[in-house]
Amino acid sequence: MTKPTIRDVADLAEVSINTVSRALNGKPDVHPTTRAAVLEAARQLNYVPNRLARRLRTDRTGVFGVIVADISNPFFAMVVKGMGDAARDLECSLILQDSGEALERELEAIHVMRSEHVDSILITPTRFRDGSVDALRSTGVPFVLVGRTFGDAETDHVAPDDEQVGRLATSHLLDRGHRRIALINGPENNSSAHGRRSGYLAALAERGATSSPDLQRSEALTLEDGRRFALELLTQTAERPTAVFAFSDLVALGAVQAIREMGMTIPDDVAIVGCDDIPFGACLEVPLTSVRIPTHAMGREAVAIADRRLSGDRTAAQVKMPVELIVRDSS
Amino acid sequence: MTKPTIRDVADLAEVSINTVSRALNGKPDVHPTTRAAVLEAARQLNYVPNRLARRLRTDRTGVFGVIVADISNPFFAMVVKGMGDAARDLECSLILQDSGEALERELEAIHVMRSEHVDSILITPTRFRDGSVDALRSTGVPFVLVGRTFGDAETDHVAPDDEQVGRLATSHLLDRGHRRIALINGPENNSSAHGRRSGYLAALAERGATSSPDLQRSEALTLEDGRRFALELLTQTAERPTAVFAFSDLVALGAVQAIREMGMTIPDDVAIVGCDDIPFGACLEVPLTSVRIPTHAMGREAVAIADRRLSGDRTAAQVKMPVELIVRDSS
DNA sequence: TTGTATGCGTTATCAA
DNA sequence: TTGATAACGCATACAA
Repeated sequence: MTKPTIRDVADLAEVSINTVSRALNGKPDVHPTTRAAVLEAARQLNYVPNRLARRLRTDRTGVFGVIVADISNPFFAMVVKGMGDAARDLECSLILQDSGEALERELEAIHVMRSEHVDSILITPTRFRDGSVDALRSTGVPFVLVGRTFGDAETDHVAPDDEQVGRLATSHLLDRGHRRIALINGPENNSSAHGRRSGYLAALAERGATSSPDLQRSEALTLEDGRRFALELLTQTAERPTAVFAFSDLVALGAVQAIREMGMTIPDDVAIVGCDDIPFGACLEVPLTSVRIPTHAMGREAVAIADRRLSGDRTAAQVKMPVELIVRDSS
Repeated sequence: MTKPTIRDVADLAEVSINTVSRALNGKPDVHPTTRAAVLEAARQLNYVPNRLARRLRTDRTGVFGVIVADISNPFFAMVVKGMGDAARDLECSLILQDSGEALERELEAIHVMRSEHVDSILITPTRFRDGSVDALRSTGVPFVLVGRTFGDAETDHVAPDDEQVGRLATSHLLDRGHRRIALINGPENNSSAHGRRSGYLAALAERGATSSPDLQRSEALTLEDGRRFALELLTQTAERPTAVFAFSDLVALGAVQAIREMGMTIPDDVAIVGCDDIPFGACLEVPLTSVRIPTHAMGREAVAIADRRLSGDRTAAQVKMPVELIVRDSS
């Protein structure tokens, strides 16, 4: 019971394989009667075209290579979900690789994608600079950065409007009367961290407020990082911050733990704003104010950019996804 | 600057393509000198073998087709992460499809996997019975159920020890002195829900306690479901439950919200035990007691089962993953 | 409108 | 130990 090929269909329909191919792919110049006969034969045999063979012949493989920093992070998982939905609309497949935020694995993954002859690579690069740029370029495969950028004007990317993320969170805290607003930021080697700090500083400056190194931390990624930095910030002998803007909701959750451990209350003693708006943030005893990023739409957009590029569009696509402040009780 | 093929390597090394293939694939009967020359030529050209072409020739494609109910659910995301890690060890790729818990999309995904000629399908089926069984069987592609089973003795699967999940949670609550223990269970058409109810009932029976329809709800999947059912259970005029065992931590979070809304405290008024042990459960104001399921290992095991089957093992593999009660403050 | 023949880049068979 | 050559299943240029 070996799988039927195009030849089996041709034999049954008593036409050539060429005709079968043309009929099944909806090409013109096929007599309606013939087409019907082919379709019927294909149905009878339960024929499913072999995508592998098709790929070897055509230039487009119909596969997007997705390299994600950590699929167990709900943020990236939702991005991948968006990609999957968009890919399905295009009748394309997704090959997934998880780099675990490790450059070495990211490079391996790029190598695999090249070997897979994917049409395009969609990647959340682990490094801002000195990372996988060269490796990506040298593959010759078009690629789209997702959620993160390289900070240049050439590379296709789709990312949150990170400057606006920083502005929204900071302005909101200023509106609430806070003046000493701490920033627990992400890694320096992360474009989102850059953008958000810019927005944070800009918002402060516009309102005549200031920051200082005492009020800033970076390299925070995990819940534990958030907890540790928050403890540092809140036990400072100098003027303590009255509000914290965290790089992600995960980091914010760590800060919440720290605040609780110190016996302080939210938002009265310390207000807090996170980022990403993960569903769990709303379940906290003090529901978390957060900046929502349209992750699913961002995934879709990444595929759309890749598809446009594959359709011959030569202009660089750099898309900023709009973000939205969701005010809850923590601020 | 077209991509170099095996022929380019052969030309440069001044050998035949056959020799290149044998040298690169580590086959025997290749002179060390020749092999070195081939390797050097491949390196110089930055040659990367075309997996598509290889697939057309060989019986194994080196691709696992993963069909997951919802990648944005951290539970499944971690399973996929485990699969990815195991696949990488085997130098295999993963094609990912998200069924969104919809049978129709699951069937489409199966069709695609067949067209992709994946070596094996790893699937978290949306239905226990009357689902995609027939479609899966008729593909002729070996498959492994992950996290869920069909309840038969033939189909390969790896799933949590759900009976034990129910037992652990329920025994623990009995130990804490509870007698009226409610169950907010998952969908009837879900094997985990079946197993967990069995364990729940068995544990109660062994200790001379009982349940009743008033104490049980099913079909809960989301946080909102958990909240709704918990409100129902806790506003019952008859004897109110003093403890709740929830199908997942997500459902448990909803129950926590409901309990809070009713002005009750955890665990004094109502104790609660969830399942899955998602990281966020530990961040709640009252950290959540939960039954931990080794999701990452389960993903790895799924790939291992598939790989064994592909290596010719003919015996059905039905693996129960061990589970573990993590006691925190909510019980 | 349809059929024949070629090639995509590999692996594998067989002969040298 | 190596080389020539035939598949794998499909799409397509070209011939009919």
